[in-house]
Amino acid sequence: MAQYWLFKSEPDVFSIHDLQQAKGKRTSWEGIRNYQARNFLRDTAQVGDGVLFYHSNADPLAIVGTATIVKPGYPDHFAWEPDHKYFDPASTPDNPVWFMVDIRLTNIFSQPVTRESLQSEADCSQMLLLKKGSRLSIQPVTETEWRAVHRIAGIPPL
DNA sequence: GCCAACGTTGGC
DNA sequence: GCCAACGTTGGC
Repeated sequence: MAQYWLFKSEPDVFSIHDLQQAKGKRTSWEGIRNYQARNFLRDTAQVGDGVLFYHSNADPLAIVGTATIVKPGYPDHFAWEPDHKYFDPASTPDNPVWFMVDIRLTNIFSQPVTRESLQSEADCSQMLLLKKGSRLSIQPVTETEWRAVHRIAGIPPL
């Protein structure tokens, strides 16, 4: 059964428009350096899972579209490159610490689903995203929340 | 730019 | 194994 996720990204670093312009509208999701998020990517995320693409540290703060997981968890090889910003000497090819997935753009919402609109949506009241101090950049989302976001966006859920 | 909430680090 | 110090995230 498909699961649903929310991925945070700072649009100044990588926006949904960057994803749209990427080859095959597809990208690897490297640089996750939090163990809880790592575990989701390594152990739980499956090909075909839905991803809500959220712009953090942005104006507006919003879910701006959706993507699909097209490659399940595999070692984040950027951690092995000494000159890379995601280098981590604790991770080696023999014993990788960090993992990533690949995603492909599904669609860009014509109307972004703002954080403000999520805050006034009863079905989204439990979203981790809306909890104060929540910094987890890979979050599980319930089917109810997935549907509610699509309802606000005015498009049918996949 | 501020700062609360976290996660990590490292001395003990 | 505790916990203070520190660095980061990210909304406001």
